[in-house]
Amino acid sequence: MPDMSAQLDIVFAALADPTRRSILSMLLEDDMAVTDVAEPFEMSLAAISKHLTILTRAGLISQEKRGRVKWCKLEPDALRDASVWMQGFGQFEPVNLDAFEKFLETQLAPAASDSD
Amino acid sequence: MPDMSAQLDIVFAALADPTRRSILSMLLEDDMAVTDVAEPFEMSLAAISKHLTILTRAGLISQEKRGRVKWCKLEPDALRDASVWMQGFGQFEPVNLDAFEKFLETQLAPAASDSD
DNA sequence: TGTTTCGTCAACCGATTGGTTGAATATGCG
DNA sequence: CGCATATTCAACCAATCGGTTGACGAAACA
Repeated sequence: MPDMSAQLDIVFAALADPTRRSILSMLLEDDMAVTDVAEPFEMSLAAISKHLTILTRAGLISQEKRGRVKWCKLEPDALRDASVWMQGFGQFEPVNLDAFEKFLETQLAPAASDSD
Repeated sequence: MPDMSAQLDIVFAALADPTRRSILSMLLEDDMAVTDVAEPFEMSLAAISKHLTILTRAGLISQEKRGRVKWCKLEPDALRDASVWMQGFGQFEPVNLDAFEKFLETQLAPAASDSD
């Protein structure tokens, strides 16, 4: 996966819209046809279709056409990448400071045998 | 918090830009003045100032003015909220540390080649 | 004091976004 | 076949985005 940054652009931009996040939530429960995805929203089917295209390009969902119905399926892999990226910032700093303090303690402590 | 959705809008939109993510990476290491944040980028100080405003409104950083210098500090809490939201899609297991570590290696190791 | 440094503001620009509508393209059905 | 259903396409729109430049205020310093 060479250009992670461009992928993160697309994934985060896809997530930065409440309609699209709502669609992802719906797809958590089950795969859905485009028309059924659109049903709860007060906007045109074409608008939902565009949202689904954006989610697909982000890799967050996949779409498979069976007959005249296009089924939408959640694809959590892209989400995992972004989540991992965010965990880096969510945990790095506090963990780091904490670990650093402990490190200093163990370094300065007399006869500190390492445990884990 | 019922209007967490609006906050997620702002946080994800803030993250959906490589310049802003790069700024967050820089602030991982230490707090920085606005001018120093801007220095590696090939764009105007005003542009960076706007990016910092967006990051601040997202709660991802905070800014404190001391003298005529405005210091920028990473605030990982907002990121953690968004990360928690994403784990709501955790049909998959929560972010495993293997992936996290591997990510940090690939992301932070070649930081020296982060020329611009 | 006058000047330099730090950072924002205001106005502007082109590109993108999120939505609309109406027409078009498939596919399934009686 | 003819018609309804499912979905996208194309054109358009207002609003927002990411950037620029120049002017500006506030703090430090000679």
